[in-house]
This record gives sequence, C-alpha cells and structure tokens, in this order.
Amino acid sequence: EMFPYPSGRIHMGHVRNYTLGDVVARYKKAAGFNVLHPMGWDAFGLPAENAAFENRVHPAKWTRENVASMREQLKAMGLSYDWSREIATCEPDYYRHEQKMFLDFVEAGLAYRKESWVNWDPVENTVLANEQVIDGRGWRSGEPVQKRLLSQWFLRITHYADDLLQAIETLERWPDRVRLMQEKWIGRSQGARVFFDLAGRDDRLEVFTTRPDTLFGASFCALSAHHPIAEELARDNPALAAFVAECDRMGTSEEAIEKAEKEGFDTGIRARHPFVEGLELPVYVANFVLMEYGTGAIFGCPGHDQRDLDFARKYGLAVVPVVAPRDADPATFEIGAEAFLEDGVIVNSEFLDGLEVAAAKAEIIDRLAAQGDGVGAISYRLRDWGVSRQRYWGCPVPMIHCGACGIVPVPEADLPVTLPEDVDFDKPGNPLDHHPTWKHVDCPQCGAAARRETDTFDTFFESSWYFLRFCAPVEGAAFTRQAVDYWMPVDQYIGGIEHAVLHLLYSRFFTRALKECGYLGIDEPFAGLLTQGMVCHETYRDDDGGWLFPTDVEKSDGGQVFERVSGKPVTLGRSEKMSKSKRNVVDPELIIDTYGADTARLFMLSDSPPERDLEWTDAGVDGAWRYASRLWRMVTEPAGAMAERDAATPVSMGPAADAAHRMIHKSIQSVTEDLDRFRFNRAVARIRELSNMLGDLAGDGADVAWVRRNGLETVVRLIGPVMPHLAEELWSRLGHDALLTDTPWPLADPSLLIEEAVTIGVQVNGKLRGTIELPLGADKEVAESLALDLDGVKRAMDGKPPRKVIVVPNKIVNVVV
RNA sequence: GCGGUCGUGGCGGAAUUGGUAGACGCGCAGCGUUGAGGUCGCUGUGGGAGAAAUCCCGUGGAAGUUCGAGUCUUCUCGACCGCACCA
Repeated sequence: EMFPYPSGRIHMGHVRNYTLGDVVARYKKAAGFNVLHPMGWDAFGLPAENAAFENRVHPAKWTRENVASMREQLKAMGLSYDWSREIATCEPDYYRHEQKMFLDFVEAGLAYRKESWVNWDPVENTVLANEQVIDGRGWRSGEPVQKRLLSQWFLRITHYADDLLQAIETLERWPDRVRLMQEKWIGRSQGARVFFDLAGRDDRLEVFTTRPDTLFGASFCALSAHHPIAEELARDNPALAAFVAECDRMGTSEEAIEKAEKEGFDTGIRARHPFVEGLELPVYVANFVLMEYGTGAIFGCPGHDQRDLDFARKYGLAVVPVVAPRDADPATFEIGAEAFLEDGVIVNSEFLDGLEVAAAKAEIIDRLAAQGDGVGAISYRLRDWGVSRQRYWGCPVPMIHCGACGIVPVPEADLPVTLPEDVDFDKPGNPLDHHPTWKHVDCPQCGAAARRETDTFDTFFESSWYFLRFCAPVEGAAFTRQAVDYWMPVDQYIGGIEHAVLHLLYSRFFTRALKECGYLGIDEPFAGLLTQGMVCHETYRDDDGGWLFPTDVEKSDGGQVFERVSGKPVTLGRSEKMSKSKRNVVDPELIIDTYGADTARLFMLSDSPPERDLEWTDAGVDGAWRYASRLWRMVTEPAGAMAERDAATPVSMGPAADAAHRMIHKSIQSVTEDLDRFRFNRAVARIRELSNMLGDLAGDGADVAWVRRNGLETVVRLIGPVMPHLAEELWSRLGHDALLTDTPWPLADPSLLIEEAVTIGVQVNGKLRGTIELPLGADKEVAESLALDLDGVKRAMDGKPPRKVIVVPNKIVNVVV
C-alpha cells in the first residue's frame, strides 16, 4: 500500500487502503506466497511547516509525534506489517541516499538547472504552492499572487517520454483508466514546427502545431507572455509590459490559465504567411499560450479550434474555413459559433484543396520542408519535473554555489547534508535561507567561501523510490541490489486514484533513471495496481450554513435531522469525500474502540467494490458488527451437535448434508476467485451466504454434525484475512493449536463443484415466461420440447407456431413467434 | 477550459462478461421473544393492477444492432476525480 503522510491521525481513507492491502497480504501468505508487507512514512511536506507556523512546534517534533501516534493506530487495526522495515523519509538515514541519487542524476545529465515560474506572494515575500493560492490570492496575505522566475533544478523525465508512453502497454495489471490518464498526461502529438518570417525583423517566429493542414486558415499568431520576443518588446512598451504583468497575476496551475478569460495584446508585429504572398498575420501576446508547451507560440486558425475562434471573434479577426464536411458545398460552408473540429476535405487552401486531413498534413509538411519554412515534429505535453522547493521541511539539495567555480556538487564523503534543527519560522520565506550559519560553507573545489543551495526537494522525490528501500533498509546503502532483484517489482500496489498520474509516473521515471545510473535492472516499479475509491459521508449544515460533524447530529425516527445539543434543525447534504473542511468525518479510532477493528475492516470491504467510492454509514457498520457477533455465537454456542475436530468424513451423507457439503466447496471456490480478482464485496457476500446456510442447517445426524463443523471451520478460514482477530480466536475455540495465520488457505474439492442439474430460463420473444430444470448438458431437443410444453410459454405463444427456437445449452431457451 | 471515471429498488451494490435483472447487506413492514425498548429469531419487500393465478412497466434519457441488451453502437443529461508547488 502507498505509505501515508503522517498528518497525526489515521482517517477512513487509510483504513480502507490498508484493510485492502492487509487482506491481500494475509490471503497470499495463506496461499503459500512469500509476502513482503511493509509500512513507512512519507514524512516531509508542507503541513509540518504550517503546524510550525501556527502552533510554534518544530516540524521534526510534530512529524515524529504524528508518526508515533499513527503507528499505534495502525497497529490497532491488526495489519500484518513487517515493522522491522519501517522507514521515515525525513530521517537522514533515508534522505542521504536520494542526495546521492541526485548527484548521480546530475552526472548522467538527468538533472539540470533552468528558470521556471513560481507563485509569489508579494507581502509575505515567499513562494506559494498552488494549494496556497485561493482565487488568485495568497492564502494568508489575501494579496494577488504574482508569477516569478526562479532558477531551479529539473529532472529530465521528458528523456523517457516515449518509453514511459510505450511501456504503458506492458502494465497489464493496471486499471485502464490510470493507463489512459498517463497516456493523456504524456500527450504525444504529431505535428509540425512552422517558421514565420516577421515583417521588419531579422528573426523568425517558430510555432508548433498539430494541425499544419489548417495553415491556410491562419488569421493570427500568439505568443506566451514570456516568449523571448514578447519580453524584448515589453521592455520598450509600457502597455505591453502592463499586459504581461496582468498575465503574471494568474496562478501557475493549468486550470487557472485555461479557465481565465482569453485576452490578447497586439504587438504590431506582422508574420508573413509562408505560402500566401502578401498575407501578413497580426502577432498577439496572449494569456492562454503556455511557454512550457511546444515553442511558446502558436498560429491561430479560428475555423478549426474553438479557443482560436473565440479569440478571433473577440478581436475581429478573419474566420476562414479550410476543412469542410465531406458532404458540404465548399462554396457556401461557413463557420458559425462553433469551430469545425472533425475530419473532412480541405478547401480554400490552394494546393491542398480536395485532400483529406491526414494527406494534407503530410503534403504541407513536405512543402514547408522543401522551402525551409518548417519541419515535421513531435511534441509532448509532458514537461520536465521541477524538483526545487523553497521550503525547510524537505531533503536538502546537495549543491554548493561558489563565486569562482559555479555550482559544485557536495562531495559524496560529506553526505548527508542534514537539515539544521535551530530554525526560525517567524520570518516569512525559506527558513534555510535566513538561517545564520547553515548555508555558509567553503567551496569543496577551491576552498573559497561559498553558499549552500537552500532549496529542498519536492516530496514526490522521496516517494519515488521508497518501495526499493523496503526491500532492504540496510545501513550504508539505499538498498541492496540482491534484495531489489528478488522482490521488485511490487507485485501489488494499492492506493488512491488521486495518485493516478503524478506519483505513479514519477516513480516509473525514477526507476528508469536509477537503472540508467546502475542501481537496479528493472524499468517498471509496479506490476499490479489497484486504485481504491474514496470514503464518503453525508454532510450536515446548520442554519448559518456552517458544517457540522456527524457526532453533533442526531436523526429522529421520522428521518428528521437536528443538532444533538441545541435541537435545531439541520440541513442534510449529499454524500461527499470525507474532509476536515466539511466536517463529514468519522474517526477510525472511535469505531475501533466501539466495535473493534474487525468490524471496521469488514465494513470497508462489504458494500462497495474497492475501486468505487464507499459511503460510510452507521447502519452499515452496525450490519458488519451484527455479522461478527452472529459468527461468534454460531461457533461458540453450537445449537446442535457438532462433530469432533478430527472426525473422519462420513461414509454416507444424506441429501441435506450432501448439498451443504457441496455449497461449502463452492464457497471456497468462489471466495478464492473473488479474492484473486479483488472483488472483496462479493467474497464477503459469499461468506455470508455460507453462514446463512449453516445457520439454517437442521438435523443432528453424524453427517450433518460433520458438515456443520466443516462449514464453520471453512467460514472462519475464509473470513480470516478480513477479520483476523475474531477468526484467530474462533479457530482456537474450534480446538486448533496452530495459529490460523499459519494455516494454509482451504482448497475446493473439484468433484464437489460439478453441478448435476441446471435451471434455465425460457423466453418467448425475449421475455421470460418460465423456467425448466434440466440435467447438465441435456440435448437441445429435450430442452426445446420441455420449454414448449410450459403453460406460461403456451399462453404467451397464443396458439401461434414457433418461427424459430433458440437453445443455448445450460443457459436459455428463446421461442420466437 | 482540458483529461478521466461513473449512473441498476428507499440505500450500498450483484448479475457466470450478450442469456432467468436486483445475489449479499442496509432500511422498512408484520409476527415471535421481552414488563417496555434494544438485541435475537422467523416471514415479506423493484413499481403498478389483481383476492389469487397472472399480466404490464422497469438498469439516468432517446435511438440503434440482436432471437435476446444493465452489458455493444450513436446521441444526450447528470454526478464525481485529476490538472504538474497538497500528498
């Protein structure tokens, strides 16, 4: 399972995640596998610094205390972890290894430095995370944020863009939706670079486009606000500089940029169309053009791109259709309020006219190349991974800035570069930067006074390789090659869908980068992936719209909801992801104290399939608790005779015992299949069915007594991975000395799984009109004649002769009249 | 805005992957146990009509493919998740 951020207390999302993992681990162990089931702490991060700021507690102290209390909470859940492998990423023993990895990445050309944009709070003089930007303003200052350029470290994930994309195909045990999301995230697009001559200038404007076929429909070009040409012009043009500043007030998230009202500024520059003599396109600076994608410049074809169309309408630019639907008249086809995005036939485009879109792309790329105005190109949406953070609570970047030697790596012998303990969180900005002594060091090359890098790594850095250290958390190395070769890749990884792209993609990249640096021999870290859904709960608000905790709320029999203390009415809201801000949370510790861990675990698996969202309800927990109690009574208070533990299989069994015996083995079979396929809710349903059958099993003959014991033992063994405490106790009460944990998984007897008879449905014109009982594999003729003889079938046929009778053996008969 | 996922009873969900829709659980109703309530046990429970047999309707909506569609196709509506400095 994905290791948690030590926020202080476990939440229901953890309970779900770790229950799922523990069931898999316990089941696989019982099934005879060598299981490594570790746990650790993703211990660096922003919340520790917020706590330091708000509660005047040191991030290290806060984090370590959180780890200690969360460890106790996890232990109370009965999770089968190997705690001897526990790691916390904030300890120098852990992060020293990633400092070495980083130095190796620099050596291999996989890490480099470049300028990039950050959110800047002008009042606090600090860099803000996207999370700290609310509606374009700093979360504490309330001031509009600005974009600022900082020189930062990047990891060259784009070097592996194609490999990361191609290899998605090999991840057979990953959910399709995650594979699709990663594919879209990498975003390989085939297109062209087009070079426009600029009137009155010597340089050319280079744009990337996925639609070179629409070049004849171009009516403008647009630059990113920080395109070199835009910056150059802004120096002498206050109005443009003001527009650029306006663009900088937007956040850095893609969402903020895409949702903003599209704005442009006409630079006055004109770009010459490469094929149309005399056609000059206005060049704008526009707020929706990303400097990080393609070349930071585009040409706009309003007819065939909605954003370009909106822009053209706003600024009164020409809209010329150059692709028309195949059945449209090219002379009259016009673009209205919506751009035409589909494939069709090229029109209004000189030598391209009449071609299909794909052919036109190939043709125009050839022509562009021939006259030196462009070239076919591939572009990726994926950008290099910026890993520098201007924060304290992270792994220090092991670099030194020397006035004479430039940027110098910290020598390996001097690792780890550890965080100073005595830091001050009262001043805004990065505490490492204003620490009095920490950053002042001598240059390892020339010995002159130099300055430490005060940035720390993105915390995704730690989570990109922790699974490797779990294989061998040894001293003196990140891991041992032997252990990694034995255990890796992770056979089954389980975590939230919110990590579908970033963490999982970074880890895939990191594994490749480590391979390139000789650390290991695999490409893919996670062979199997299960992404669990969220835990949700209904929401409550009082008269003033304030959120209420479920514990503050009471429900009357009539379904009215009111505040427990004041009795005031409460508005019931829909079920949403449990979150502190909406207060719709249930504390796992309270549930474990009240009902026990096994009940919480059972409920987590019972109702919803793991990948779907799960709604937490009190009634559902009660139901799980009732089942646990019932199972307890069934085993400890046997109503009828129960055979001795080692009683031999009865020589002959009556029909009731025989049917029960068969059902026991069918249950073993289906529960095993369900666990193999992570259909835990079905597995639980099957176990409950088996319990229900045993509860109804009447008689006290030796055969029934034997089957009853056999059945109860089977239920206990099947439920063991889900409710380990209860099952272990019941196993002992059933007279076993060995632990259930050490007992192999039950095997179904194939001879008991064979059905002798089947009930199949009989339809008339596709509607069910009756059922017939047939021996397994009965002849079609037999099925047909029995079906036609049914009263309901005769009635529905209304005296008409059958036109056709479809018999699918062992499944269905359908009479067509 | 872009990308992704999901819509089945009062509720969570199941459906052998195109073959008897609603397994299992929750809730609700009735009965039994109890002084009462809870627990526990039994019975019933998709909607409509009917005393019943039975019939009609039914998987967000509309159309299509098929002997047969919850499942496949097209369109459409709605809900949710991610968007690179939260983890």
